[in-house]
Amino acid sequence: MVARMHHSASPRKGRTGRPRSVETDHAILRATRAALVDLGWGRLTMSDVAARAGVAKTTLYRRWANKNELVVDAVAVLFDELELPDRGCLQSDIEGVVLQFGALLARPETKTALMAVVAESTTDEALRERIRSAIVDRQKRLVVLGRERAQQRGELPPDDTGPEGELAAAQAVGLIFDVIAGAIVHRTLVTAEPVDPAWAHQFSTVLLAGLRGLS
Amino acid sequence: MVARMHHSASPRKGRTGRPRSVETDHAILRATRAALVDLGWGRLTMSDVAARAGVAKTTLYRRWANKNELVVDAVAVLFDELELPDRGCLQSDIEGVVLQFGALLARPETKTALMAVVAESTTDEALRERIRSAIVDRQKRLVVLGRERAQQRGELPPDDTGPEGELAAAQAVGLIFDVIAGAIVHRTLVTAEPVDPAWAHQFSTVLLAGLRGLS
Amino acid sequence: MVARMHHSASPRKGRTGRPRSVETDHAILRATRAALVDLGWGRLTMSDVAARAGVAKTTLYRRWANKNELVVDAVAVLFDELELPDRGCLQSDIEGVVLQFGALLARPETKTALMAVVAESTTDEALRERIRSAIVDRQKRLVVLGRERAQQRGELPPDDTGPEGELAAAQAVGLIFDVIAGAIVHRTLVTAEPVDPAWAHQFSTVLLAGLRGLS
Amino acid sequence: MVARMHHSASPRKGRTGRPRSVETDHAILRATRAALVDLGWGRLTMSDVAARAGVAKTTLYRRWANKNELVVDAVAVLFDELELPDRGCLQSDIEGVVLQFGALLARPETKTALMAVVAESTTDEALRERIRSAIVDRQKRLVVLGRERAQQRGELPPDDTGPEGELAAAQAVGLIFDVIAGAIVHRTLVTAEPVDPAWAHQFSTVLLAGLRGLS
DNA sequence: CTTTAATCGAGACGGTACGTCCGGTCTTATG
DNA sequence: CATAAGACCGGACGTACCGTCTCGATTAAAG
Repeated sequence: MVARMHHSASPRKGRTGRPRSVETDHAILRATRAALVDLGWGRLTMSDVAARAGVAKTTLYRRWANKNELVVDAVAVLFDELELPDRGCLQSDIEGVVLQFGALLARPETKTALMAVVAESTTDEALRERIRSAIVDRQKRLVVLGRERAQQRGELPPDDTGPEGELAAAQAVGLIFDVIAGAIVHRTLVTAEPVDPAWAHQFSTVLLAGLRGLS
Repeated sequence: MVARMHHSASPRKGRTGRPRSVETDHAILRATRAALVDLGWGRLTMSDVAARAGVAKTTLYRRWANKNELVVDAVAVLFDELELPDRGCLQSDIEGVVLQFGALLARPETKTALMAVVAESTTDEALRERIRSAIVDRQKRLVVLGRERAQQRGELPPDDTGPEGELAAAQAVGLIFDVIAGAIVHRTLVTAEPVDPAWAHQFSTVLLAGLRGLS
Repeated sequence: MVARMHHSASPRKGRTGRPRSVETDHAILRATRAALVDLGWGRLTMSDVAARAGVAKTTLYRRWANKNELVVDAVAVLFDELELPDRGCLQSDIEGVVLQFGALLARPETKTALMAVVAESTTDEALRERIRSAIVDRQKRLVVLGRERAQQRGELPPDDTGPEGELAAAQAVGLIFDVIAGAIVHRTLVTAEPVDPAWAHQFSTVLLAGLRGLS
Repeated sequence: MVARMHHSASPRKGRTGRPRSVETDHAILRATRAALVDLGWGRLTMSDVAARAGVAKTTLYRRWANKNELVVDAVAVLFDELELPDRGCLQSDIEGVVLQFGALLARPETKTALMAVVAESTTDEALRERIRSAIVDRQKRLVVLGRERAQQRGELPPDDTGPEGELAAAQAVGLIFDVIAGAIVHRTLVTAEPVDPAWAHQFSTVLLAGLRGLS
């Protein structure tokens, strides 16, 4: 008899009892991000989040199974702000999104939380799945979109048609995403140096040359 | 009353009392890795490590300031196993080291620990420094070495001479390292798919094309 | 906005809206006793009682202010079963009622609940009053009745007439009640040995000798 | 693997590690009584006791399995203060000890706690045993002593010799203890009226007459 | 037959204590 | 001195229960 956890897509027709407050959800997520900024992942506590949100600890646990899942959701919405600017050419587009992503990772609430939940996810399959669906897969759209736009401009050759062409395209998207996201994360969190315009330019130059070499 | 912490290089002449057992160090680090394998970072406890090593908790804290630093050291030695094979051409060399790095990150003790300590390091300057010195900087040698070897073979142009040339070279090493390490980490931990020969080949193809585009 | 609480004797004319179900009251009290048997006072929960009674928690709290008051009422009705048998002589009458009382306190629902609510009553005046009116005072009738019957039989001297005589009689009733009820409760709950015929006989012998010494 | 709980009689020779502080034991028991006075059983919390004692909650749980056992021990020592005064005749002796017992039960720390733990003991065999050994059995000495003294004075007949005589004496002690303790507890906690000299006199008169009727 | 004002089941909610766990320090006795 | 053992403080964890609240759905009696 597993408790129903969070976010049933349907508006739960036929359900009885007092409905969950939707605003409470947002208040909790907001409070979580604020706590991340102030305290960082390591010192963030559920009690503190509850207090900031003006909510009982029970309410947190009724909606999220644990700290990790809460933090993933709290951070995930920030990633949805990313978008692919149309700056006229592929290199500029890449530089733009790299800078955005770098700026996002530089924010204390993402910096401290992202790697922590990824680390936990190595021993928690449910968490890994939540990260993938809430963050990773949602951002691959940027790569797909950039690729399409460049193909329309003629900067990249069109996809091969047919099933093996689609497979190759999907693999390419995965690889490129790993390279872009990985490099930015590594620079920000491990090397601990900023993703500034100069770096973004250098990186996108390398990447673009690499992409041309793919085909 | 600051405790003298760990690893004075000199055999500290003139000190009296019972000396620390060197074998104990290795036993603790071994126990730490074993605990990481069994429990993962999140569930690993100092008491458990102490018990596995047949040692008192006191002994741990006399040698490492806290859990994070212990784990960094326990994992760091694994990275020293990496080496750059000479397979005759740059692309093969890259593929070789990518596969090694991928295999290393696939091991449970690194997978679970690395991102965790990186996450902690965002709010712990001392820890960040220890990660850099114990892991990151030590592995940049691979990039430097591979670059030199490729230059000798004529696969890459020689560095510009003069101070601004050296600076550019250092920057390039940093960038390349972020790209390689970042991509592998991201594929392993976030995308959660294996770094196999096919991926290594595709990745090194892109990277090599990118490198040629750098100059 | 004080809620109207429970058991207005009058059928409250002039009120509209759906009336409370009377059967629900009994179902709840029955469920409470069942829960006491199964769980004991300490582990009994309001949710559990509600579930057993097939009723919402709200319904409980609409009728009783809190757990303590509910339990007092649930247990109180059991005490009304006590009666003074006419066995022909005072000593036999006492033995009879002692055995009845002993049997009642041996039942798990009273055993576990009675002392608990008494304990709570030390810091809850309303609860103490409810216990007194629902249980204690109602059972003093047994002492009064037995006394009268014995006086009619000539086993005890008649009360002194006049105000000071009545006072003395009331005091005597109080004392005797404390002795009887106290001894049985203590034997059952503290000494934890049964109130069997042998003990009842010995006790009533002592008590009767004591009573004769009173006058 | 049950943890060793509290008060091994032996001074535990051959044990290693930091020994438990004995003073801490007393500080905790003192704090518990203070909390009982201020808050009563129902509102007393382990955290509060720990804070009052200047001790971590862990330390409490290392020594007592739960709140109930702690409170029993905290209250038990108070009962050891009771003693049988030698006032020259049995009735006076009884009155003296009744008043003492009444005064003890009137204290907030005993009043609120005693019945609560007795109530819990109905569903907790270990607790019942602890109450018996820590409180009940220790106070039976008063009955035994008073009886002996009265026999020496010739106020009561000597015990029958022989095994059945001893059994009868033991039973009598049990009965008398139930009557005395029960009556005082009932008057104090249920009837909620004071055990004053007048009541003590009346009660002891009845009791004494009853005792004479026993033989 | 509608209106009205309550009751009812379900369950979310704020609050608070529970008993457990762990990090890191301190105190013993023994090398 | 180092060491093993384990007590200790502090504080977060996730659970449980109390008593309140908010829903939508009933249900009797009054109009």
